Amino acid sequence: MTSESSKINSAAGLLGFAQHNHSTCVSDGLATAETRCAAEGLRFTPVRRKVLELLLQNHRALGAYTILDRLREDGFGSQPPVAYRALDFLVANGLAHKIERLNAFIACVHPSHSHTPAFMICRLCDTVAEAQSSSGSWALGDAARATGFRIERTVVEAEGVCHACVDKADA
Amino acid sequence: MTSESSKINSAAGLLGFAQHNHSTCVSDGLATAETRCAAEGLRFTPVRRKVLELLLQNHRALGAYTILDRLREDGFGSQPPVAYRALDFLVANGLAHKIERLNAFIACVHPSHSHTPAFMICRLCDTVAEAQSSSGSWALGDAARATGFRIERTVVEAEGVCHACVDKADA
DNA sequence: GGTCTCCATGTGATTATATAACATTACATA
DNA sequence: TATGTAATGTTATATAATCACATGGAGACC
Repeated sequence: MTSESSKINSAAGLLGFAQHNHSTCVSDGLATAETRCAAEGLRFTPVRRKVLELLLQNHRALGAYTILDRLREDGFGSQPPVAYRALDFLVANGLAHKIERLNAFIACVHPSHSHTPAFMICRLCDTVAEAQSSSGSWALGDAARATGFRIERTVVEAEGVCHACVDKADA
Repeated sequence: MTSESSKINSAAGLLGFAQHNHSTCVSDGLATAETRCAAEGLRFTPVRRKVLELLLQNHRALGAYTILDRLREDGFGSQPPVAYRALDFLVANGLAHKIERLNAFIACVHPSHSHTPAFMICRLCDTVAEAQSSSGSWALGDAARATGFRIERTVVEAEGVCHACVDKADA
């Protein structure tokens, strides 16, 4: 599946749904993470690196237990906390995001700057694309201001059908 | 806990975080649902009614197993599918919403018209307030348009601290 | 009224997701 | 090298959700 999905991605040239050359996504992502962690005194350990690598390999969300299976194959610990702790680290430091709708995880596509992420999830090909979402721009910002609610974190996820799958959807 | 939380709500007079008289929330909600179901030929059965009643009793999200416990006490079936089927019905027909961040459910506060819901979740008092969110108004709408993504459903949830809990948060 | 069909409910078993608790190891540094 | 702290490993368990199949009940139709 890994080789198949990377083939799809490199053939289609999509970052999420946007055109891009996927061949450097993994190496670039790992390099950026390495730099960030070094700069901030975070320990980018082998498990954490491996998990981020798995997430970067395709623009889909992976469940914790899928990740755990891959870790086991690579000789890491095989119990749930191994995967969850690495994922917690990546999410806490903005290197990955949790897709609440799917109870699954995805690598962040621009981990360099802090941001309020938003996602589009294609229910047919399972691709997840990350978009920038200026928090406060949408209706919830108004409601929050009106009621004095202090927003600390937002979950913005759209589920639907991506451009490439529209034909399938209507067939 | 039911009596305690309803006390809190009626004392504070908050709909979610907005001022309101909570005393009629349950009866009004049930009446509206009854009308809607009759009009659309849906069967508003005892289990479904009971689950909606439980959700209406406070402006918090309830987990499926919490609901299941209450159903058991009331002599309904006590296996997970009993709760999940009723919840599926309510969600499918716009009478309740799932809060993805919490894996929990809440009654819809304006089930009469179709809408794109958005929520504010207070991490201290667990109150969940529903706001209207004009879909397409925020950044994701632009990104979707730009990439040809067809949005079918959205998840918009903000987590933070409500006005009433700000003092606690900073203490 | 009979009976057929569809939908809803009940139940047991299983799968999927996530965390608690505690022992052990690796790392930094005093 | 001693010591504190963070990371990892492992067992067990909690929480969330679904599958599969049997039973029951309301309406449609004759």
